Amino acid sequence: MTFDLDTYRHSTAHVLADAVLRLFPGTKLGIGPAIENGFYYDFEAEGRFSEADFDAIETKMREIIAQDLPFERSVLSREEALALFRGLGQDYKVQLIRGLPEGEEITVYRHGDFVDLCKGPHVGSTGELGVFKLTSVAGAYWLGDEKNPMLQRIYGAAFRTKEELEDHLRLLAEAKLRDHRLLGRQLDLFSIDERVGAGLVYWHPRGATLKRLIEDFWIEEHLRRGYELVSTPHIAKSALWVTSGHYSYYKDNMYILPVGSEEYVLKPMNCPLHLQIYKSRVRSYRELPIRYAELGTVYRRERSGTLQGLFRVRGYTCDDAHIFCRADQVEAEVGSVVDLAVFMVRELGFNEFEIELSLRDPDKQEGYIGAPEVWDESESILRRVLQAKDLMFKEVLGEAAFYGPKIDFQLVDAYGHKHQGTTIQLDFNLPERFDLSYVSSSGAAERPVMIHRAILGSIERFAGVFIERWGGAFPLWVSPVQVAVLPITDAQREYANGVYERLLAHGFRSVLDDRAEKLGFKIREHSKVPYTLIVGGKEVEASNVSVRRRSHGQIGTMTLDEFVALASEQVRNHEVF
RNA sequence: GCCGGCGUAGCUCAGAGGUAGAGCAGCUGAUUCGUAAUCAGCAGGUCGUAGGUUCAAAUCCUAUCGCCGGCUCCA
Repeated sequence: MTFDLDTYRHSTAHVLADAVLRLFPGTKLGIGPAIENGFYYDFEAEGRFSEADFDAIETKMREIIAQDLPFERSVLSREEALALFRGLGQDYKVQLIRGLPEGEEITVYRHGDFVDLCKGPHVGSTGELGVFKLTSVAGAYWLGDEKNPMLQRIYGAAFRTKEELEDHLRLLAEAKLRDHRLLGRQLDLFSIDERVGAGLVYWHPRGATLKRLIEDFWIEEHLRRGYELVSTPHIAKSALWVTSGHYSYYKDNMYILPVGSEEYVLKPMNCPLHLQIYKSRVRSYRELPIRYAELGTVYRRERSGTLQGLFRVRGYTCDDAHIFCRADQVEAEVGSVVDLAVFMVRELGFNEFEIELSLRDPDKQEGYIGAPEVWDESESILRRVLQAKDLMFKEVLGEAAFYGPKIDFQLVDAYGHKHQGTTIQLDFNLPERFDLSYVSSSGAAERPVMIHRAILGSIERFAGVFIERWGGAFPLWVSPVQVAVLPITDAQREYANGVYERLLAHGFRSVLDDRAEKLGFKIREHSKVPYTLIVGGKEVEASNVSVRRRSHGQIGTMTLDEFVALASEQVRNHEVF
């Protein structure tokens, strides 16, 4: 069925291209595929398209649809195809044809006067189309390469029915309300201010609490699984980065600090510093695996156009660990990292995530460090681990780092965009560069295997996805504010304050809202807080509290001790509601 | 970094050559209220920044910084 919908979307893209050509003759066509929720088409035109043109383009598209023009497929020889598109002045299509492998069948699809190089398939005729809406224009490099010219891409949404299209548009509008940038301000979690530096996050008390809670959970789980916490400086002399190799290929992204006649670097990653600890003395095979973990803050000078809320920043906390082990330990180590990742990510509310196994590009062996046999073995170890755990995963060729293959987990934000969380990378490069060794049972020096891994990726990025996942209504155990105490009138202030102080003493993150506002108003203001305890005359009289649970409303009155017992149990169990 | 759009009060936005406006938030006062918005008043802006055009610029031009959507890159 998705095949049909993709066909429908792709055909709509053809109609878009036709409409643009009719309105703006001389426009050159790039490519126009179906994508999730719709389609796009890339153009090179004299003028600039803007959303102001959408009305005219959509109207033209509807005309073409009303004409009910049949889609006709024909097979052309390479020469015929080249002649056809050269004649039409469609240079990009000519380029595409040249790039097609010899012997591949070349097909074009026509409807009316419009013709496009296309594998197809398409719907029968334009009359079958109609439920679509142009959504945005954006620049996009020809063939996705930034060395190529930038084309103008028009995006559209298309669905089988009007209702589905409207649902989609409504979902997008609702996603805006879950946007972590908006919630970050509304809930007073964090801020980013250009005046003190774009991409640098200021965590406000509640956001810092959220971050700390995630980090506490992280530390607890790591200690439980045999990791050791280390702590390393934020800066190190350039020499370290020359050794690691980052200085030559990553320099543009590093903050470099001249200090007197020397040069320091603000660390863009933690690995070389962890290596430094490993190298501080001779290591025995008996010590391995060594697992150094650190919530290390790193700084990277990201290109300006790439910054995005908490998702892409210039300073962030990497929930890093480096595992040094023997070759025969790799499989077990990777296995435990995957277990840890699955556990933590699920516990934090992500039951759905996509796993990618990134392998080398078999056609470009020379771009990679390490012997092909080692790569083969490593890639199959990673694959085996995922298979053994019955996890669904996708293999992507050419996505491996030059220094080793990796496993990545993708989390999804409010808009359906994917963000990398967990990454587990084998590294054949740094152990060589730093000449790492351990003494084997026979007394010989052996090279250890190094595994880089981050479970949440970056605490900042993860917090962003996390905020959107919960829409700001966090589970009790990670909620920056767990309980709000609301006296109904000033007469209950003292009692309410007592309740508040006892909650704090029990370790509950609480607030007391004793403003002279109406109860309904205060309830509304604390609507994202898991529990609100309401105290009026009746509660003071009975020495209890009226408990309101988020999204459940009033759940009854009870003594504070009973509430504390109830909520403590839920915190312990990481209960979600 | 590239393409397009946008920067006006803390926030959301109006104002489109003639000298700055609303709602919410804030502050003050009144209200003392029973489960998702009480009322009134006050205060708040070198219109992102720097140049330029003009008698006059938030408004036009240039540059720059930032934000938003994409592309590329990426934790």
